[in-house]
Amino acid sequence: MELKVYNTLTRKKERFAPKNAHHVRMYVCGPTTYNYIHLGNARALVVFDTIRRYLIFRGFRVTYVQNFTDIDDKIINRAAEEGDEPAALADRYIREYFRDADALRVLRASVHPRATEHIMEMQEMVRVLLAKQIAYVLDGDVYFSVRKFPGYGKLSGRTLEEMLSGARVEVDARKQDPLDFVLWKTAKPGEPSWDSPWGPGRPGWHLECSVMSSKYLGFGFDIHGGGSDLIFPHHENEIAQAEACEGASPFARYWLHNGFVTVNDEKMSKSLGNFFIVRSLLQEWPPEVLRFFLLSTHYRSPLDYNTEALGLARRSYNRLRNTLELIEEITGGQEAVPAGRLSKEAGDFRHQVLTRVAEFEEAMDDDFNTSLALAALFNLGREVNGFINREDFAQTPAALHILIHVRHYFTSLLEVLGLLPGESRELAPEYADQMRGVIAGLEAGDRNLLPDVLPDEPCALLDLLLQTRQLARQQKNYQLSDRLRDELREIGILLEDTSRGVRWRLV
RNA sequence: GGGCAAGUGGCGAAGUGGUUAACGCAGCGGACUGCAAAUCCGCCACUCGCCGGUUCAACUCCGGCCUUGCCCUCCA
Repeated sequence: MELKVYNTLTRKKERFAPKNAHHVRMYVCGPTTYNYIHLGNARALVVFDTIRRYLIFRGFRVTYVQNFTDIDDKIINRAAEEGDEPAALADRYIREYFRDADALRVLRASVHPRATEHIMEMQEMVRVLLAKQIAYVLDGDVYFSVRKFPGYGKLSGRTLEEMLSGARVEVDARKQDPLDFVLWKTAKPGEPSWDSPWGPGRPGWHLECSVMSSKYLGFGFDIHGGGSDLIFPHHENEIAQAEACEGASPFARYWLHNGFVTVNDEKMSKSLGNFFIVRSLLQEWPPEVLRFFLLSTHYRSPLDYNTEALGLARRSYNRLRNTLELIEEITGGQEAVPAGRLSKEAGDFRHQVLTRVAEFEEAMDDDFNTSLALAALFNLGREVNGFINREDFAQTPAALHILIHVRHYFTSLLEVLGLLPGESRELAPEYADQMRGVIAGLEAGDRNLLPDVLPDEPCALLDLLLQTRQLARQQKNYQLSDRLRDELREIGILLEDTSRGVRWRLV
């Protein structure tokens, strides 16, 4: 089986072959740190994190670089508004970035380089481009001359003429060509600046990615990713600078771009003001649900955000989580159990599972088709549910042996998508108060079934309630048992009676 | 104006030149259950924006049209 990826550069799906057969080097454009990240930023993070996880799953070593743009106009402006130093503001939002990204189970990059830590290297690239006469100086600014780079437009698939005809930019008459872009920008009074041969200033906004990607991954690395709004001009300009400077091509071999999150079918963006901050979404939705939502559509397609869509994602994701909990309930923490003889059913089951695992890989191999991969997971889940819930299911060594293997498969595939639930079997202390409220509301006769002194610990309290309810059921006191179930449900604890006893989960 | 995508059941969303158009949610019927929940089984698009064309055969290829989104300016 071969992995295929859609390359923006060729506008085709191509067989993925990293330069080094076992080692993938990838770079993803990270955020400008002047604000909390929003769901659109999160999509790019989660998509490329998932791609990275899958590459690792497939046996590649992956070096993953993601930058922070920690100096730029927006940071300077925002800092001025808040009366803060630009560097301090950027630092703060980098810390906030990690809180959100960690919560979303986005693995930390191998390197998280910052623009301000690479000023020297950027100046060096400007020097080379000037020496090659591909760039020119204009009143302390340095511009890249797009006419001097023949490949300009190859990523966005447009010629210079096409770009000009639709230009909405007001033209700076001093530039040699309207599309020339800035490499080094003179500082205005009061702005942060670095000394340079062209006067105090700061780097142009495309330079950092050209420089830092090559520095950490080497020129000609494998994957460059980002949102599709970066194709032009950001990535186009990265290519122009890097390739003109190096005098070689390609700068990056595969260009991957994710589609947008829209709101009411309109792009979610900071400038439109219709964005949803990850920090607030996380207060309402578990991170797995947000990830499920982001991965339920192919990464290149648009994804429309609305509350119903997240509700759908939660209900869908719960199905996978239920299966995972079921299988963990049966296998406990047990590791390999001797096989024994396989029944026909067990053999068929194992075969089905392996088929579903193969389907998952096939889906991911086809340009990371996560929606198809999720379908494979749902089918795998159905096999598991069916096997365990068979009337004649018995926890024989053979069955356990298979289920332990299946647990391994199921969890590793969920892990590829970052969808393993966090350890949340802990009950927050608030639940204890709410349960006390439930107990206080009982009829006096029912209340007497419980001890006068109640435990403080929420889990112990819940156990007590479950025992009481079990007793009530044995005595066919369904009025009490149903009441307890309903009231626990009200406070967010869902009870399910199974043949193996009662099971609870948080909703 | 130029460039690029996309239009699939009540909703979300895959997919293919030719047997029954995945998967999930919702809904309906059945099994299980004291009742639920979870789970399982079954049903749920004669049809894939519209009109032409190519083909023995198109939802899938081509052309036109309509609609929507994105890029051409900072934005994941």
